[in-house]
Amino acid sequence: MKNIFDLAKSNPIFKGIDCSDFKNILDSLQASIFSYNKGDVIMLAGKPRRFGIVLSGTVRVTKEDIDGNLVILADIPAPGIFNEVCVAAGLDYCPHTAYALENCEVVLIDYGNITASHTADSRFQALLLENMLASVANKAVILDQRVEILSKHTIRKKLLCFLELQGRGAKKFTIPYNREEMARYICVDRSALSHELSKMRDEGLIRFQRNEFEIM
Amino acid sequence: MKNIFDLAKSNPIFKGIDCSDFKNILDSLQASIFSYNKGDVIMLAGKPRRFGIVLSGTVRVTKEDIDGNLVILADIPAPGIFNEVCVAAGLDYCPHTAYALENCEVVLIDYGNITASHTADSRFQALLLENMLASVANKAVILDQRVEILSKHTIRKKLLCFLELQGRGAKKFTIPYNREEMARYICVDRSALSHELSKMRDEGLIRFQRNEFEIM
DNA sequence: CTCCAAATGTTGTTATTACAACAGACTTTC
DNA sequence: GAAAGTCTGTTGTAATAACAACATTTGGAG
Repeated sequence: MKNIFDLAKSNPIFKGIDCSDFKNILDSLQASIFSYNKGDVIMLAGKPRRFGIVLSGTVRVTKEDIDGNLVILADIPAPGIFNEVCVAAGLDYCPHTAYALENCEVVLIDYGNITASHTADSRFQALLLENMLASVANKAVILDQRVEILSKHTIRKKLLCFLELQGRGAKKFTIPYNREEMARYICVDRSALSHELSKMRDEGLIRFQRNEFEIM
Repeated sequence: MKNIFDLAKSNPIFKGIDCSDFKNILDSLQASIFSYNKGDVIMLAGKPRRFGIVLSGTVRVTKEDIDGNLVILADIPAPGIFNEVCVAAGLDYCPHTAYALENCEVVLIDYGNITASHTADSRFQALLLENMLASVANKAVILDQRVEILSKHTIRKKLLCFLELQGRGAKKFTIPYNREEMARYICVDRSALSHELSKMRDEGLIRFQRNEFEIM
């Protein structure tokens, strides 16, 4: 088992921060490390105050959508962070719930403690904020790409857009989703997606075998 | 005509910063104020280095989508900022173009100059980062809401979700879009949207008159 | 190897949407 | 206040997707 410091060091939120400073930082942020068993609730819907840093295991974030369905928003394996968008946006209410998908260790940090008005150790304040900013900005970019996909009116156009983005310029690439997950990501019916993929193959637009795709 | 300092003060990126410090900050960030005439290009697609602060006028951000269509991403009137997501995410390439929709004054700041590794005046560094973080996080929240709308499979569900979010809990509210813009936002055909709205009214789900809506 | 379960592909039917074309209402301008 | 232009609503048709039900393939486990 790796120790806490090694686990934390690999987290993007601590990028650029020295291992030896880690303990000071946690102290100055009044942050503690929590252990959760599979299924334990880590955060409930409400006014967001803290964000979480996943040291080990996986955290699942869900929410109830407008129709009352429980939607899985994300699975955050270590090293990852969650709830940082909601606290940074200063939302009054965040409908998300986070719980341990498997046993995990998590650092919870009060956002107020890394904020400019906070007077504690400021040596790392800017660094932490910068890392958080990078993380949030990346999420915004991903969301923006998804909006671009979803804005297309046909499954074919959604697929072409999705595959372009997945391939990142390359003509051959492997995607990290099965058909079911892919369909949910681009918000279309799974069988309709399979059907469209087949048609596109027949028309010579793409080739594929399971998760390996090639754009012609 | 308001002076530059008043214009800047109202910008969310400078929230919490005193008027009297503004000049120091601009110096320390090596930032200058640029004036553009209507139609002038402010930023081209490429590796993003700088983000913009709109002091007066309006900046339009566009991009070419995957099919080659020119898409209007946003109109940013003063006091607003643009390109901050791309620089903060550290993208290698950003396909956005920004130009002056009307005559405008803009501060352009090199993101590297407010970054933790930058050694200049750090009194305001954390404050600027925090404000940027709030701005980017807000954009992420907006994008997330749009994904939720677009993930629905029928126009009716898209509309109900859109109206819920627009109303923010209130039963009666006014929306800032006409039908055309509304249709583009939720990515459906305008006439189909009008049609669906009428059906929903006939079924007693909603009432509306132009931009004033009421959820029953 | 055989059986099983999961993933993927196929087909047909029904529901929904895009698109086009037009009608009516509302605004603006002269 | 008439005319022009814009915005919104209506209708019909063709295209597309959802859904359901089933077939086939794949990858393991015994």
